[in-house]
Amino acid sequence: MHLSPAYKTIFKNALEKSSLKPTKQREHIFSLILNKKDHPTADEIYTRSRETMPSISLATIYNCLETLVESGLIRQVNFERESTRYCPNLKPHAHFLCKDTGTIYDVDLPASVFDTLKKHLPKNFQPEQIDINFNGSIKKINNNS
Amino acid sequence: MHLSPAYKTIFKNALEKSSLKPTKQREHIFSLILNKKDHPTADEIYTRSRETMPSISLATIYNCLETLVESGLIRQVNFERESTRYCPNLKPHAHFLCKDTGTIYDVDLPASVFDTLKKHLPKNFQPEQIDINFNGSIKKINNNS
DNA sequence: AAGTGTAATTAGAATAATTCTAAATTAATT
DNA sequence: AATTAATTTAGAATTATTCTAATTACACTT
Ligand SMILES: [Mn+2]
Ligand SMILES: [Mn+2]
Ligand SMILES: [Zn+2]
Ligand SMILES: [Zn+2]
Repeated sequence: MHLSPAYKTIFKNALEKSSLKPTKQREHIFSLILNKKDHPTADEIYTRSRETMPSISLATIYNCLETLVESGLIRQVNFERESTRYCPNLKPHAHFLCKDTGTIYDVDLPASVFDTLKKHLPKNFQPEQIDINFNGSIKKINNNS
Repeated sequence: MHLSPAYKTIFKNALEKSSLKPTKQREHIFSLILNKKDHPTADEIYTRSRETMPSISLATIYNCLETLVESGLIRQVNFERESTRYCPNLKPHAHFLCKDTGTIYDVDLPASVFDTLKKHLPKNFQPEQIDINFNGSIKKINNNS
């Protein structure tokens, strides 16, 4: 579980831009999220982290996740009041929660969709973030010819 | 604090469609949310409710809000991990949270925007709900001539 | 190398929104 | 009136997250 040289540079630069240190724990958590591209909760990340870094604490998980979000390396995803989930996909995209399985899917969206949305805001509203969350079910595809 | 005859009918019909009873408490909470068109939390609704119905309990607030949401009379609004807020506006719209004041604004959107969003989903994804949340600041309009 | 200062990590306690439980109340039905 | 089912209620329980205070790690100076 470790970062490619390319991501290591991205990681260090993002943190140093905010004068934060690229610590072992921060890198460990970042690499875990990057390498398994789902949308884990803090607690899932805690469990996965301890497999290879048994001494890490839950408080550190929360601290590091906050740091990674603030540095722009990962995104938070919230559905209703469920635990916050974390997402390494930095391209513009929406999220779809399947209410049958609980799985969250990335839905890629062209930048134009976000631009259109912004056009509907009053001129003095200045959005910093736009979250688009779908909620529904996924129909099984019929595979019989 | 009470419902117009038109809304009283809507209220009764929506509940009876799910074989739920149009109780005093449910009507009280619904009218509070309808008459002050902001986005109150359960706790704010609790405080407002007790002004005219001092014996209502917080558990009832939560129970009634859940019932009203399930009946389609109000919507839930969630930003990050903040307390859930409730919205009486049933037209298609998005929400904008001003991070300076904490105020949530309704942003009306034409149905076409939601249709466009749906077009970007894989064909077997069947959305039941779409939440669009903006997060940012609101620039003061310069009123000097 | 030892000492200093600051940031990060850690364990565990605290918080707070929400949900749960079980009893009491209400309202409809026989 | 008695029976039943739904709703309300008070208070306890839950749980994700935040907070606190102590420890550790590490860069920089002496
Ligand atoms: Mn994402
Ligand atoms: Mn709304
Ligand atoms: Zn994602
Ligand atoms: Zn609204």
